[in-house]
Order: sequence, then C-alpha cells, then structure tokens
Amino acid sequence: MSLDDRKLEVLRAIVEDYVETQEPVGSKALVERHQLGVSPATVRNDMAVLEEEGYIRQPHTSAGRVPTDAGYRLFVDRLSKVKALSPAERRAIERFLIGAVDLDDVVHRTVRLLAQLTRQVAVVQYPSLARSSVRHLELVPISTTRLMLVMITDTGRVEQRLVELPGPVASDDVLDLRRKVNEKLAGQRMSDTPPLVQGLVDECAPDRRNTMACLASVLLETLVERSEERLALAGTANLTRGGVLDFQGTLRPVLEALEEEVILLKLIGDLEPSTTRVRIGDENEIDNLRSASVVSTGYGPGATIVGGLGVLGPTRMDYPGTIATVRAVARYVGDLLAQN
Amino acid sequence: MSLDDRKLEVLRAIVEDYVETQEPVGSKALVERHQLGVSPATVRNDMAVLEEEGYIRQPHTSAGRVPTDAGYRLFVDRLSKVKALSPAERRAIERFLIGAVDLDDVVHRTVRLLAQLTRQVAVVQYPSLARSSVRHLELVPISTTRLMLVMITDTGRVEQRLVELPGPVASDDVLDLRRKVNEKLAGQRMSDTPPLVQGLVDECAPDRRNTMACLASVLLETLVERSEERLALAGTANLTRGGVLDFQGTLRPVLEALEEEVILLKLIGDLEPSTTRVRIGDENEIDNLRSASVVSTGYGPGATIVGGLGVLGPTRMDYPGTIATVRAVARYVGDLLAQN
DNA sequence: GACTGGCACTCTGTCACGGGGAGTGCCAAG
DNA sequence: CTTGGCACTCCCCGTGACAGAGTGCCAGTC
Repeated sequence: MSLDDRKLEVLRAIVEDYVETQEPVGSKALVERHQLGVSPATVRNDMAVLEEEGYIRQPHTSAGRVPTDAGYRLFVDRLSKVKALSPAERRAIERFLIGAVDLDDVVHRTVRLLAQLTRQVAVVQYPSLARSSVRHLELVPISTTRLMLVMITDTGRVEQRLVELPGPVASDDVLDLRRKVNEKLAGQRMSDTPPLVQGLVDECAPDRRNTMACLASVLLETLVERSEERLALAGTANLTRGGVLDFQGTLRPVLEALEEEVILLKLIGDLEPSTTRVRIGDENEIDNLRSASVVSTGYGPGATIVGGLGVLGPTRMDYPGTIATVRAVARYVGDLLAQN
Repeated sequence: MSLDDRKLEVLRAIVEDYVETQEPVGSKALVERHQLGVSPATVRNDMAVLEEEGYIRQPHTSAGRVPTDAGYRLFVDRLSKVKALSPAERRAIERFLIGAVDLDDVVHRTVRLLAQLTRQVAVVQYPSLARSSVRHLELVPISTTRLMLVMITDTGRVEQRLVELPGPVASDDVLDLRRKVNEKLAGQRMSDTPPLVQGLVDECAPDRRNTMACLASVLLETLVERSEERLALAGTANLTRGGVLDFQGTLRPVLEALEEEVILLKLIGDLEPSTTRVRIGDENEIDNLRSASVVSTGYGPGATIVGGLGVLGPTRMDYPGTIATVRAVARYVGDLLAQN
C-alpha cells in the first residue's frame, strides 16, 4: 500500500491547516478550505490510511487529525517548496544588518533579526575559532609578571586571556615575544597552530624559555583545547506564543536546554553539509527538545562555513517560511563577513 | 490606629508561610505553625486590620490571606534580618568562582552561580565602561585603509571596533598613532577622555589630521557615546518553578522584558547607594515586571563600584535568603576583580 | 473499483448542580 | 483585649447531561 498523490495532498493540507489553526483538523473542514475535489468521506478514507502509515494521528477518538513527527518530516522533504522571501522581508534583513560596527554587533543584530522574522527562538554561533585563522596577537603588560594576551581572528573575533608569568619581564622582552609569536602564528589556520606553538618554545633562548612556555600553554589553551565557542540567543518570549499548547504544557525543559551552551552548539554547530538542516521533534537527540523542532544552517564568507545559526520552535511551525528565512539570513551574514 | 508588635508578627508569619507554600494562609494554620500564643480568632482580628492597612489581601472572600506588595515591602524593611549564608553556600561560591580565566569567564560563572543559588533569574552587568579607565589601546592593521581598534580597560574588558580610514596608512604611521593615543589616554578614567581625544586631533600634524580624526571619532563613540554596556543572563528556566501561579498566568511579559538589555540595565545598573536594592512588584517602573521582584546591588574591587548584578523572581520570593546571596556573590566578585 | 451520502457511535468541552471544606466576620462572654 | 461559637461565603471538585465535531463503516452510485 503506498501513498498516491491525493493522499499526499491531504497530508499537506492537514499540516498547513494545523500549523495555522493549531487545532486538530477534520475531514469536513479540509474539503471546505482546500479544493480537493472529493467528498469528506473520501478524505476520511485517505486519513485512515495516513494514520495507519504513521503520518498523522488522532488526539482522541473522534477528534480531527494532527500530523506526527513523521508527517512533518514527509511534508518537509517532499511536499513543501521553500517559500520565496517577500520584498519586505528582504528589506528588513538589509536594514537590520547594515550599520553593524563590529562582530558582536553583527551577531546580536542577526540573532534578533532571526527571532523577529521567524517569531521563534533564534541562536547564532559566533564564528568558530577552530575554523578561523589568526590575524594578530597582542601582548599587553598588566604588571611585571602578568600579560594580557589578545588574539584577533580573520573573522573579527577578539579573545583575551590573562597570562601569569613565572617571573618579571622587561617591556622590551614583551615586544620581542610579541614579534616572535606574530611571525610564527599570524595568518595561520587555528588547527595548524599547535606544532608551531611548540616550535616557538623550542626555538627560544634558554633564559627565556620559561616565559615562553607559559605563554605557549595559554596560547594552546585559548587556540584549541578550550576553544571556546560563543553564542547569542534571542526570542525566548516567542516560546509563549500558542499558549501552553505547544511543548506539552511546560516550557521548563526547553528553557533548560536553551541555557546549556553545549546543547545549543550541538543543535546549531553541526555544519558538515552546506545545506539547511531540519530536526523535527523526536529527531532531536536531546530529550528536553523532543517537542521542538530546529532549523539550522551554516554561514560564512563565500562558500566557507565559519559558524552556525538557526531557530527553535514548536514542531507545529511554518517550515517552508522558517527555512527560507534562516537561509536568507545566513547568506546575508556571510556576505557581511566577506566584506571585512 | 497603628501596628503593634503582634500584628507585625502575624504579617511576618503570613509572608513566611505564603512564600513557602504558595497558598493563601488562614488564621488557623497560622497559629498551628507559629507559636503566636493567641487564638485564631485573635489572629483574624489582626488580619482584618492588616488588610485594612493594605499589607495583605484576600484573593476572594473566605480564602486565606496573601501579602500585598506593600506587605512584602514592610517585611523586607522591618521584619526580616538578612540570613547568614550556610557554609555550604560559601563553599559553593568559592568553588564556582575560583579558576575563572578571564573576565568573560568570571561574568558567566557568576551569573550561573547566582541563578543556581537563588533559583531565580540572574543578571550580571559587565564592568561598566563609564566606570573603568583605559589600560591600553591597540591598533591592528586589517588592510591599508582599515584598522582594528582594541581597547583594554583596567577591569579586564576588551572592546574592539573597526576604523575605516580616509586613505592608506603606512605601518610606521600606525605605530606612531598607537604610541600617541596610548600616551594620551592610557590610565585615564573613561569620563575624562573626551577632551583628551579632541586634543589628540588638534596636536596632530596637518597631513595626518584626517586619519587621526577618523580614529578619534571611533574612539569617542566607543569610549563614551555608544558606551555599550554588556550583560549576562541565566536561570530563565527558574521562572517556570511554581507553575503558572506566579506571574499571573503568563511568562510572556517577563521573558520579553528580559530580552531588552535597556530594561535589564535599568534594573541592575542603578548603583548610587552601595547597598542592596529591592524592588517589589509595582515598585518596578517597567510594566512588564509588575508581578516580579528584583534584588540588585553593585559590585567592584574594594569599595568602588564598577557594575551591577541581581536576580529577578516572583514577588513571592525568599527575600532574606536572596538578599544575602546577592550580597555575598557581589562581594566575592569584587574581591576577584581586585586581585587583577 | 473508486467515490459518495447517510447513519450510528464515540469522545470532548462545557455548563449547571450540589456537597464538602476552608476560612472569614461578628457577637457575646470571659 | 481575648476567645469560643456560629452563620455565612466562596472555592474546589466530582457528577451528569448535552451539544458538537468527527469518525468508521456500509450500501449505493457512477
């Protein structure tokens, strides 16, 4: 038994209506709202099959039908085309992102924009350190035995870390250190740096080796190990739209998940394919998000990807619209980064 | 007609019970749980007076009493002593804050700690630029006509901003610029800088004045005008404790308010008195937070204050405990900053 | 063979009703 | 001023009845 065209059409209609009205949809309402050209009874038969196949279900006997996660999945994969953005939306994106003064600003504007356009929770990952390269390293003396290490990446991120030195260092020596690390590391991809950092220590004159070793360990920590990914979040208030109906009664697990950076990174940061990724309900590995869907994609200058962004909402979401918006915003942000 | 001691005692008992049980408290339960030494009937008379005075109210006829905002206010001002922290809490604070590697880390740890200890929403303001002074300014060439300006403050904040130059600048000139701005500005309080920046432009050789003017305008913007305050937020999931009961049914307005940095700053950033500030329900100027209370205080190294922190929760909160925790955390953070 | 109209059935949501319970206000007495 | 007693009010909750929506199935039609 397979799904012929009309059954698919019925599924699409159910998804669209349910997303819009948030109420189980019945056969009669369906034929009234869509030109299906058949009677409610026929639709009912189709519905019975769709339910058998697991694409829709009844909250209770003699209620209308509601799409299952599998139903949404089928809808997304085969039944929906990506909506084109309205000119108004395009303008909104441009207006919003223009005039950002630095990376922080770009990220914050982006996340708010995304939340606003999709009316959902938005997450934007800062350009990943691991995917950036070093533009410049700066050493600023804080006291005689302390340095502030400032790293600037080609994506505009600025990371700082305090370095505790084993002993006092003269300011000329700091300049020397600064020159050395920059010669060695500037322009390098983050992933290529560890052996170079080791080389820095090895090549160092013995009397300075201690100092350099300290610096090197902080460098390694900053560059790779602790490679801190940062995130921005916006639009949590959108979770309350649709009342208590979405998210099976309580926002708690969702809010909890949103507080865990690790979890968010997992959601957004899975960047292998350059395409948009949609996770629907149960497809999420995180238990707390079993009643949510996530639409995410990578962004970056040109074809390269330096970070992820996406939105999270109820499984009952407007997938075509959301996907379109997420993609468009990612592209704009990529272009913006390319300009720098 | 005034409030004698027993009436105050009754009010205290009502607040304590209500905070704990979240249910309107009646006269009978009250005398059972507290050693008031009088009968329920007497307590009822006292309650009638307290209600008349506006400190408590009945959700409906023949229900127990619930404190009003004014009741909480009186409780906070006159009836509660600040609870001492338990050793476990002290240890938790120390363990949590130790090992922070940089300012970002300190702020993030602090805000999570605060949310965890108070089981409420926590907000921590980064050290305010306006209250810091310049430690060092760095200019990093991005291209021939673009510089990255990096400012490091004595509180450890690092701000960056892109500078678009009117024309190409040689790298020697950049070094020269760098030296000049540092000579002039390093060590200065942020609020004293504007005339100095102007001075920089005036003293500049005519052929470089254009470049310097560009830099100066970005500097001014970064230092004062756009003096961007940053915040960290944690514990929003705690809003869902107590179900839909707190916050009159919907979290929406509260979540919305929490998304507005401006609003949060208003809550937390009011730092004139070095004491802890408590805003209860209607005392909040922000309409969206009329059903919430905010406990906030300033923090900073030694006696100076460089930023604010605090928590937000339902008016029905454990004020003594919350106040104690907020103060303690602020003190620890201050000490931590003093060490740098 | 696929579609349709009709019909009986099921389940929800809601409303009215009523009793139990908690709590109050008031009064008269100690 | 305090207390015990009592009548009263109102919420909460379980029950039952009812309308409405929607289904499943069957027999008839094209």
